[in-house]
Amino acid sequence: MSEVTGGRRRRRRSDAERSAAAVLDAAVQVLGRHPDAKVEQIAAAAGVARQTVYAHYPSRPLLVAAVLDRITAEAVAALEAADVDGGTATEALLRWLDVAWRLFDRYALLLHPSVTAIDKADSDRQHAGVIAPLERLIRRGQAAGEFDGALSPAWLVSATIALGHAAGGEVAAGRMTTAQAAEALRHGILRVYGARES
Amino acid sequence: MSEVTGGRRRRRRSDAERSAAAVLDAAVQVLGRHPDAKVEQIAAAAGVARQTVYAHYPSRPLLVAAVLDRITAEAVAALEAADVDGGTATEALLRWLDVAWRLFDRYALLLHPSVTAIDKADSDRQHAGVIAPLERLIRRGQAAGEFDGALSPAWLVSATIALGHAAGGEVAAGRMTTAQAAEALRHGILRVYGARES
DNA sequence: GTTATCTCTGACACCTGTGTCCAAGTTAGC
DNA sequence: GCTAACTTGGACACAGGTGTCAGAGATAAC
Repeated sequence: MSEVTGGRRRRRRSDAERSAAAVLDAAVQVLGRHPDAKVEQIAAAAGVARQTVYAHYPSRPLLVAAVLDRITAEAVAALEAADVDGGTATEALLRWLDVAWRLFDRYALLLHPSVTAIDKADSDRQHAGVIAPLERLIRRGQAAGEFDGALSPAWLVSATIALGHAAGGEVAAGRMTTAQAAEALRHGILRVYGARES
Repeated sequence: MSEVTGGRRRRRRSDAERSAAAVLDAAVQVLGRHPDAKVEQIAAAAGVARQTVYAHYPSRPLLVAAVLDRITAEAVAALEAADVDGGTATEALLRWLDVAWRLFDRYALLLHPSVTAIDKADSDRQHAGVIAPLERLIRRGQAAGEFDGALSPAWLVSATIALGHAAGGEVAAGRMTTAQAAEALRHGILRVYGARES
């Protein structure tokens, strides 16, 4: 967006830009936490009429795609900042967990079945940015003898996400505090990986 | 069902009985695997018109409740047969896993969010029959020093279900065979519990 | 201050799924 | 073979959500 105005005089007004941004921001928040939210609710959160949403995003699926784009970019940036490829694999794993925990907490959408495979391209991009670093990390740890090398990296990735899910569920259900859940998660994952207790 | 005909002559015809049973059987199968299945599909699976479903079950939620009743009863029976309270806690855990794995595989409905808390009573019954034995088992193993006593039983239950979910997902995604997944699941759970490798 | 752009209100068509009603046909029970 | 019970097809009302359209008013851009 914000193209170089190439055609004839098509004035893209500033309030249109703001509206579109407000809608996207609201959609990121609302859909992030409630993946099944209706267009109406997103519009309300954006302080805008429902039709205005459609003025900027042709359909709900396309809006979801835009949201996913945004979130994925944020996730990739956050994970890159965590320097997953530096230090001990175990330390890196704990950093990855810390970042990913926060991300999945904020954006339940990332794990939502309705989104897991909208589009092959989206799915791949998401995988490349979020999952691949973890898998790389796992292989590194296995090669270094830090993690059990007999376990398939793909399985460990799944197990990691599943345990994260469970930990999040405990918090949501009020059975654990965020801190307790995070600790239990770290602990459990290290064990599954066959890493020595830290 | 099959009451003693107490009132005046209200002939409950045998084909009505058969229809109701066919609907329930079909619903168990279809809803078990596809919790979001529509009434239309259930009727089709039962070889019956949609209206006939409503003739025996007033509404979809009530049908789901009946299905859940049936499934829960089956689950409880299967878990009782596994003798979770006998032998080593570790051995008993493996038996529980084996049975529960098959159950959750057949009846995805049991884990479906839309069903997790229809009714307090249903939820409690399900919990009492399926979850409680596992929690009892966990406490026993912790008391015996077989499992890590520092972990909260509720968390271990959640983690167990989550890993089971993940293992099922790997099978569904074609990344693992059922046997591989079951093995990985056993392995991972024992580690999370802090049990010695068997 | 003119003008094209944008937003809003309100209405509408459309779709899917649920649940109901009825009239006609079938079938079990006696 | 009568009769009440049951099933069925067709039609319908209803609810919730999506997407579209048109017109009236606001407002940014020039």
